[in-house]
Amino acid sequence: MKKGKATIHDIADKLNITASTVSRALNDNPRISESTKKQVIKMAKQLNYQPNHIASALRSGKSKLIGVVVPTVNRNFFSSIIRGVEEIANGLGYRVIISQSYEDYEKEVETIEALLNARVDGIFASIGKNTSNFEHFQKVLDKNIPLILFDRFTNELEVSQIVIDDYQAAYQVTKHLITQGCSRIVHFTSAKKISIYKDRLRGYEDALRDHNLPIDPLLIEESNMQLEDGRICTENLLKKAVQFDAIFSSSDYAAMGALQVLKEKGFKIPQEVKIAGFGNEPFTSFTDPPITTVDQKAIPMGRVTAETFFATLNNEKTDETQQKTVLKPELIIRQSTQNK
Amino acid sequence: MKKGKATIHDIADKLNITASTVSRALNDNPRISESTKKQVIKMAKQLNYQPNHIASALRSGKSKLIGVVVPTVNRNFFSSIIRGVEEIANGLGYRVIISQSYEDYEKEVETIEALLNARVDGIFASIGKNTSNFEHFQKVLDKNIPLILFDRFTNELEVSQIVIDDYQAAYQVTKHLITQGCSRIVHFTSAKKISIYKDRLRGYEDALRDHNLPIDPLLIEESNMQLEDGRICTENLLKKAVQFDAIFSSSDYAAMGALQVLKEKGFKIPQEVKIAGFGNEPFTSFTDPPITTVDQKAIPMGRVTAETFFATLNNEKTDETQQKTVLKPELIIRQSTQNK
DNA sequence: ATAGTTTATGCTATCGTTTGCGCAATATAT
DNA sequence: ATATATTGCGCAAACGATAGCATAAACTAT
Repeated sequence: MKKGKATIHDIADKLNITASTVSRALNDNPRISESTKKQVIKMAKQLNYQPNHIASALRSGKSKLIGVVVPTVNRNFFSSIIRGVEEIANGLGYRVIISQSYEDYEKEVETIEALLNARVDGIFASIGKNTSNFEHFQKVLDKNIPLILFDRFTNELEVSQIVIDDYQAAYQVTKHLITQGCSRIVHFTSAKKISIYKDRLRGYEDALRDHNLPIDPLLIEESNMQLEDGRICTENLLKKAVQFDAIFSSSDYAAMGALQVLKEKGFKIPQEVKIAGFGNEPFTSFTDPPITTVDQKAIPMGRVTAETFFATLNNEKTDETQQKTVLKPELIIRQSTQNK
Repeated sequence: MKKGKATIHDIADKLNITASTVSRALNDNPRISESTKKQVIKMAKQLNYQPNHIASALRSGKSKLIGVVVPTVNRNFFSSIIRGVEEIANGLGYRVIISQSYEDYEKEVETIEALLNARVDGIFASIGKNTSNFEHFQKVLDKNIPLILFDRFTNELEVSQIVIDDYQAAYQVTKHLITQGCSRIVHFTSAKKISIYKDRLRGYEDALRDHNLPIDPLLIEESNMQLEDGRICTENLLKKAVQFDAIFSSSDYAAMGALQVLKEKGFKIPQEVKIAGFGNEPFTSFTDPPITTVDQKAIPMGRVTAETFFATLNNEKTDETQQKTVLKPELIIRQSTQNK
């Protein structure tokens, strides 16, 4: 009758039972007989009943909503993480609310606030580059709602984290370059104190050390790691006539910038200079030559993040167990670093 | 006291007023005095009050949630649309729930159902490739919740649509190639009856016709338009010894496949064969040579979709006005089609 | 000064589910 | 046969916010 407005009460009335029974039947409560369940389900269909998650959420205190905070959704790494989260969450009846912080502290705070208002059951976040105050995240924890950090994290919060082994990945890339005969390896890093970049720098340095190669400050370039930054850094190196036979960039974009500049200047890649990036951005396989890089396992990272959440949901006891999951990144060797 | 559990009642009690007044004060209702509003706001802060959107949604019937359905979130075009939607929606206090259909009809149906359960105030969707039955979307309309289609649409539903002018874009690309001296232009299209591909094909054909060039069926290749398909189609052309001096692919990926094969076979691009794609995927600017393509205005498309939604929200009267917005795509000319 | 407005707030029902407690009826144990 | 469990369901109170209607006080108009 009334446009798709059937409630459990309507079902109850038709069947001469109460709403409680209908509710329990619909939730497959063992205290309801099979025959009643059958009838309820049948009548629900007949009346075109649509469960109201909002009402359910209010009463039960569980919204079945998960908030995911990323700097931006239109970057492959983050959208792939979201995909991973969705794969797990949707299967368990949870929906995902996306929020972008745009690397902006204010926005990040607002976004967390909005998610809290929406009464999400959990928040997964990757911290913005400019965030150094974590009160908004602490607030989430104070309200006892699970917070899980992925990729970009901080040790100032007692939460579970899902990251990849940046150190190991950088070590491997550097070692690979050394194996290919390089000894003057440039490293592009970020000025920020973000741990992922620090870890990669350490991996780079340790690999050099372990292979008895000097760590030359002249070979380490700091920037924002965008494509243009990669170009500028490379030009600087050339201008300063720094000798180098490889570039290991902590970002695929900066690696691309380097590749462009070097090709423009007539350098043969990989014969004269080898180039490796980080992130396995989709474009790296389409460049000429394709760029060696590190896959950050975005989809698995999203999956694991969600799985970690659901695991703690069940083990209510151990909700204090903050655990750190370190995923193994994958070195993807392409032509930009291979001797023919 | 009780962990972040303050409600408007708690605020009301402390101030010796009623919850209604608090609710109105918080919503800036003009019937509440400024002094009371001030007190309420102050007390809300003091008690660390957190609005409960769920309760509000139940009572008011407005969840302030928007459901966005895309085939997959980890493709630049779609994630950029989501970004555009978010930009507008968040500013107006709405949150966005993402759902992926994975180009799977069943998933698409499920996803719509879940969004309906979540009581979203509106649904924005791009139809899956394999969807030919639209009952699930019709159900949304029957429940009187606004549905807006973007990019991939159907005329079987009476809804507002946001698309780009695929015909015009294809016409321009083809004309550009002709201007560059090409006369044997290959077109890669999709076998599906999806309108965007049909429109692009029409644009291609009309441009040829308008320039007195023949439409040669041998030059039209149908496939799924992935990179591998582009490779195969190109190899087919070469195998069949079809003469051509340009390829206009309805997909950047297939264009990339063509570029790879042609380069491998020793063709000079753009001197011997010019290549143009469609979509402005990020990688197209990084290939060698960079590929001419069409920007589909993803972010604006997302913004307009959201704006269309909010516009109809306000003009309750005209909620029957289904409107079709056609965005103007942008031809991005790069080296792959330019004579030196 | 009396009636009519306006202003600021209170009362109370309601949105649709869930859930603890209670109770009858049937089943099981002694 | 009596006491105890178990099964199946109803009652009614939430969950937290909103909104229509009512009302008291203060103000304006005649």
